[in-house]
Amino acid sequence: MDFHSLHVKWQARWNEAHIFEPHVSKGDKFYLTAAFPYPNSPQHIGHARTYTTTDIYARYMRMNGKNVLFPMAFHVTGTPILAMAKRIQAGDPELFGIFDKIYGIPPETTRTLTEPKSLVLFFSKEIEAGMKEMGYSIDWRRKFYTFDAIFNKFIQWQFHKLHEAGLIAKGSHPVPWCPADQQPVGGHDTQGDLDPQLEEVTAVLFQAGEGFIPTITYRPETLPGVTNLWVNPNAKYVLVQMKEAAEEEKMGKKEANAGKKEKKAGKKEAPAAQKPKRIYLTREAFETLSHQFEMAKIKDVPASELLALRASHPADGRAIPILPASFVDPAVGTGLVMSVPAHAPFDWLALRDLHKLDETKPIQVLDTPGFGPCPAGELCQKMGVKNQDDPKAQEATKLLYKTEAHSGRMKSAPYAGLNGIEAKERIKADLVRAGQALSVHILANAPVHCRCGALCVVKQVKNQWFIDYGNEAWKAKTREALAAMRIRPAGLRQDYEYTVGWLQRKACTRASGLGTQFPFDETQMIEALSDSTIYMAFYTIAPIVKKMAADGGIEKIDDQFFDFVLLGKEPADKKKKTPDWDEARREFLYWYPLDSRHSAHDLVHNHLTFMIFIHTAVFAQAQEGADGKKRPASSFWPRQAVSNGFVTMEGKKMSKSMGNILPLRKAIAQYGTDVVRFVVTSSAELEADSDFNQAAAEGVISRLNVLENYLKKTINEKTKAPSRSRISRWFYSRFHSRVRDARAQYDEFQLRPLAKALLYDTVNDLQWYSRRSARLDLREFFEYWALLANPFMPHVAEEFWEMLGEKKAYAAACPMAVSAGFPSADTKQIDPSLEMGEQYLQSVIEDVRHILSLIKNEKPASISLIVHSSWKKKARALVAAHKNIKAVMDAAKKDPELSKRAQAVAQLAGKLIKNIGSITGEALDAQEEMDVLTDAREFLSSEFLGAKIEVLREEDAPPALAAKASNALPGKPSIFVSP
RNA sequence: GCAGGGGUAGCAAAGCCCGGUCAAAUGCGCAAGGCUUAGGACCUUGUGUCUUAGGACUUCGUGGGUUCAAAUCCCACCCUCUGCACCA
Repeated sequence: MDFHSLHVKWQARWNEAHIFEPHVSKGDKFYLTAAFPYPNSPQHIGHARTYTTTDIYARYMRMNGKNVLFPMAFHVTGTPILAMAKRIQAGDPELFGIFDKIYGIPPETTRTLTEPKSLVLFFSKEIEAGMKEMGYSIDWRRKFYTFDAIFNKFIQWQFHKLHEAGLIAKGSHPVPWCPADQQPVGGHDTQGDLDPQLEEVTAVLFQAGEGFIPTITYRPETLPGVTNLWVNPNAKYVLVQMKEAAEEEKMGKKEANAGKKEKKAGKKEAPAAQKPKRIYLTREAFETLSHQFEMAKIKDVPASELLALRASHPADGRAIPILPASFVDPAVGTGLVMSVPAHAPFDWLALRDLHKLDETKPIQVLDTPGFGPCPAGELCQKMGVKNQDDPKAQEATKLLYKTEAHSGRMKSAPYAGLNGIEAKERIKADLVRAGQALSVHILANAPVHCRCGALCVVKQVKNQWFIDYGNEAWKAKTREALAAMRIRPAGLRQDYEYTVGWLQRKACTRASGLGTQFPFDETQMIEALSDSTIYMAFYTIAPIVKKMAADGGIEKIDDQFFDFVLLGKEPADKKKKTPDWDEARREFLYWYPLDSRHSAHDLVHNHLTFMIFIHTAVFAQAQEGADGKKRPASSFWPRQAVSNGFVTMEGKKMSKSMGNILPLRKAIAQYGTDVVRFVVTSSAELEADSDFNQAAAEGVISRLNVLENYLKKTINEKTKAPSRSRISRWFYSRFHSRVRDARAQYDEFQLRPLAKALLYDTVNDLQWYSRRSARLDLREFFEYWALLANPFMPHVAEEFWEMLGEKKAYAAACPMAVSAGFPSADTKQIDPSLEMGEQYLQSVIEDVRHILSLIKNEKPASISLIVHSSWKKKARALVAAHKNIKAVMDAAKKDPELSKRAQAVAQLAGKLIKNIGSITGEALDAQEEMDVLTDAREFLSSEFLGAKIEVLREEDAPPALAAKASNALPGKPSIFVSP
């Protein structure tokens, strides 16, 4: 079978039959979507996992008789595509290299993609072609791009709804920022694709000279222990005037939260006590922080001038000296540092280096078991840290911080008794409230450089718009929706719950990017995670809207249209309605709610949770509509969210820098569609990362070849299969258990165990079967198997299905597997005793082998297998029930057959009880064991190179073997080998 | 720091919820044999240690505990991965 061309043949037939283009009908619908792709590069096998998982589910549901809709579109919103186009325009050699080497896109083609639109078109075509080659059962009639004018209308409608609900807010917001490009930076904008990490820290204000000295610290709880401040004697300082922070603004008519407790967002707002101040900074810090605070330079201040000042402690006003220290980096924080020698190794070391430890006595703040009054000093001495430039100082700092955070106790009021972590939060809050500290944002992983080369800073963006996910009433609704949803993998539910609780305001606009203009501020674009929350609703009406726009112009599609179609609100002017409106409403009502939403698990914490949020908000306004039918808002909420892990390549994470990205279409060309589908989805549990490797792919191919060979033999068989042998019945018993389990496995996305059963275990069984029997009876197996594997490997399944010709064993004539029903197991064929018998036979073979290897005899003349006397099974049952020798003997007395050989029973029971763990299950009785062994005599003989096989009962054993025979146990015949 | 996941034989990975049938599925790798002109593919067997009769012993991150019995339950500790937002 040619795995490389199979998909062409079958995809043509499916398309001819329009199988994946469903229509509104009376039947049960099933509507599922997967997160649409972002076309800024071709897709690789990693992308294929989510889509294949979705497609398997779609095909499975189709086989269950559902009218299945699986649409697809392209997400082009945001800045990465712009950034990519810009890099191409600039001729970025790294990018050209990646496209050329990894994806095989020649530079002359790349060079043409300088326009965002042409870039989007190029890659979306590529991605669409890949999805088609993968055989995804997608209804392509519904395709759109998120920059399409009709989609923009839809998203603007969505924001009008959120606004009406009072869920849009405006304010200021810190973002990672490139001062050169004058725009926010994300991971795709930085050198080395470094994701800038925002972190909030506290800057404590010490009054000194003409203003305040702000010192940034991770440990505000050590404030009482401050003995001095540090200034870098070689840095250049300035005095600046800070201005009032801009006020926050709240949008919307309804205050869902009104009257309740104070806003959580409080930490972002400037506290009343924080009056405009003058502060000292290094020049570098002034430069950096001016993006975050409005301030103006008053004058330069030499370090020497600062060193001559004394500061006053914010808590008790005591005078604090200002000393020089080399470890203070002028570019980090404010360029000024507070010194807590008792708890900060750097501070203690710097004081020691200055020989000032005597006059500047460390002040203990936290009491920690194992440490005395000056933990930092004690630790430095213990670790032998030489001075403030010794790398070990960093190590000591980390260690001490960790220890004191948990087991340190604050010594003095009002924080006495708290540990480091608790005290830190309290003191920080108290200081900020009292205006004695500033809340400052820094980049935790600084330095981060923009692609343009500039050093990134934190900018406080004004006029930023938010979706207010912090709204408690909304959260409650969302929790309700979440509780009603099926979440797979189930363990992720608490992640969703955590996310719902943790989400606050989410910036929903940006100054640049593709997508939809923000309706309340034309200078802003809606960002990518905010325009992809409810688009599943748009798919249902996309073809109609497209047609309407083509016929009557885009203006016809307005808020009233969406209000009617999605919410059932009649327009004020009834004449506005056209038949298209009603058709759209019908489509929407038929397909919604969304039955299943699929993505990779990185979207759980944002997109998938947003989806639930926005659904509850927008459909809260759902109305009855003209037909008068009641439709509660909850009937539009999504029913299920499924997320899967990523794909690694040969055990390693795929990355551009490692060059180990396998483009999807290349993988298809190399291994064939169904092989890729299979490996990508089934080499790990849903929640884990799966691995794509050549060995696995080739393993799948070779097993498919094995199956195909058996299939060819099967269809060439002229004569009818005789009545089924024991081993045939064993094979079908095993197989039908697998068929029986398959349904639940598909339902639960247990694709790995399912795949293992379907291909690996089944092929192993097949091989055992063919070893045990010259004549195979496989027609029924293949008819089932083709349908069972159909969701996974639809092209191979079709090919097998076709090869089988007229179906006999299972299915009513169905021209293609794609529209066949999902098979049900013939449970009558499942017989545990057959499987036990075969297991018994296998263990006998194993034992004989073991013996032969021990006695170093490969070719014995004869092997006697002696089956236990039937009373032994009775005794075994008693042991299993009582697990105690005395109780067993008591029970044995009541049984005439056992009581007359009490001694033998006691001996046997003693033996069995030693291995009590191994006798919990059922066992074959003596006759069944005889049957199995007798049936397999010929087979056993051939396994042991022609040895004569003798099967006996214990009581029939000749005197010479009597001693040996008495060792026979249920499940374990006595074995005697004659050389 | 907060939240979540994980540590099982050479590697990957199941088992853990519901303790015994667990020296622990399965795949890869490795070794031997078969087939073959040869290689590949395929098939068989083996792959913790010891063992000339199917046995014994030691193993599932570390240390304790519960139990007749622990990879599985409880406690503590160590290590590790992921996410923490305006980024798709």
